[in-house]
Amino acid sequence: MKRGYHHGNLRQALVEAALLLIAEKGPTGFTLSEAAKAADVTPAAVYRHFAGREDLLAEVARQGYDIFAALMEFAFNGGKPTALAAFEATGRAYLAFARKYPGHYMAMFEAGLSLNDYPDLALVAGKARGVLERAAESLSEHMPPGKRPPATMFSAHIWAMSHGVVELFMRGSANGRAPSPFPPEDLLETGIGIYLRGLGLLPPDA
Amino acid sequence: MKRGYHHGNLRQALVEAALLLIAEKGPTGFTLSEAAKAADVTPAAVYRHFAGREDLLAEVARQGYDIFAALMEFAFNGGKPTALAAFEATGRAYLAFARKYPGHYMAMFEAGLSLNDYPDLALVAGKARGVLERAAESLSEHMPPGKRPPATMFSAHIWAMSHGVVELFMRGSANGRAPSPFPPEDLLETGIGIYLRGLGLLPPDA
DNA sequence: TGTACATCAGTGAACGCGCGTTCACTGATGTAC
DNA sequence: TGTACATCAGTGAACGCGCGTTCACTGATGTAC
Repeated sequence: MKRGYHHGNLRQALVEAALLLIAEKGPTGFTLSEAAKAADVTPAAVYRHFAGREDLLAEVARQGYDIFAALMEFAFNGGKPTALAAFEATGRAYLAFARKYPGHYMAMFEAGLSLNDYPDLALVAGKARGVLERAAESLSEHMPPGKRPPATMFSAHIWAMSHGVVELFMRGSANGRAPSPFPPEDLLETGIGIYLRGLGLLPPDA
Repeated sequence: MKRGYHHGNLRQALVEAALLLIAEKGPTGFTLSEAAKAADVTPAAVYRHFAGREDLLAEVARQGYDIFAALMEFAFNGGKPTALAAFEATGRAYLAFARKYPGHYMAMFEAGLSLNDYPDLALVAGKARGVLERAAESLSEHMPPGKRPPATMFSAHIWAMSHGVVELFMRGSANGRAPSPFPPEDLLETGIGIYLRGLGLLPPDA
């Protein structure tokens, strides 16, 4: 692959190089210099496009939240065909995202980026969270009004379980960890199923 | 604090220095040199007690698993007074451990240590997991035998949710993240409650 | 179409830094007699 | 109790390395006339 003095689209090339590196060694293992080398460019060239190492990392996370929000939105599909089916599809999409976009996922949730320092990141992260909460909200309308938990709590539970499954049972087997006794996808599906039954959204013994 | 040429208990002093550093900057931010300095000792001195940086990190994790297993065991209390109460106490103990021993927790679950490289670590990690599974097992005996999920799956669900709550909602507010809308302790308690209701272990509308 | 010039993306060398690790050493401690 | 000696925990200097970042520069591109 030949290129002249000018790269053409260095900015995005750097983001993609960073993605591979992050997926491979985690967000803290990723270095600006390696990303530059992977994009076939001097480390100094990076500074034409980003304020520095962390700023590049933040851009990766930002793009991740965009994809994430779009994917969740698509999976939820406005609550069709049923609120329940849509909700379960959203859960599956969460895991699919973590599996398919590990670099993005790690930059988003494991890099420890301060949302205060990156307002646009905070914005798009909030948007992604909003998608999850709207899905929870729409499902919670099917519960008896008296005893439904707040939708934000509901969605926090599901999010926590999803994230836990990713970190402990999906990421785990990739490293030298003990492999999960169950496929992460099954684990999350059954877990969400039991949880929804606890909310009266599924028949007690289906 | 005065000391002579010999430290006395450098090994454990290094572990404790590492704990503070890990809690502060995460497992990857921790450096052998800083730990040595915090213990008031030359970096080279560390090599009298550990094979290197990662070996020190592994010892931190090892001690963490010991404390963790003991704490869980204590909280479960052999399933007294009831299997249910004991199980819920175990859940609370999980979060209490993460809060009280953040350095240990991070070394155990966020350092990405390969269990293949540290057999004794794998051993004690397995022991800790065993405690969780026994707690799940004993509670699952109260379910109708036909439709109870395997105890390992059951415990994986609870573990995932607990870990997710720690990572997303406890750790989060410490950093520049959006603070949790609910206290992590409440979040986990309600989450586990709903889950257990889904298993028929709690009355449908209590 | 051709030329002068502005723009700006990338270069390459240099910086200071802290890292993990090694090595020959030295000083304190403990044991043998 | 006193002395010679072995043990070994910690020192201090040195290493090579890769990091993020800066700076004056240069070469390619695009625009004005």
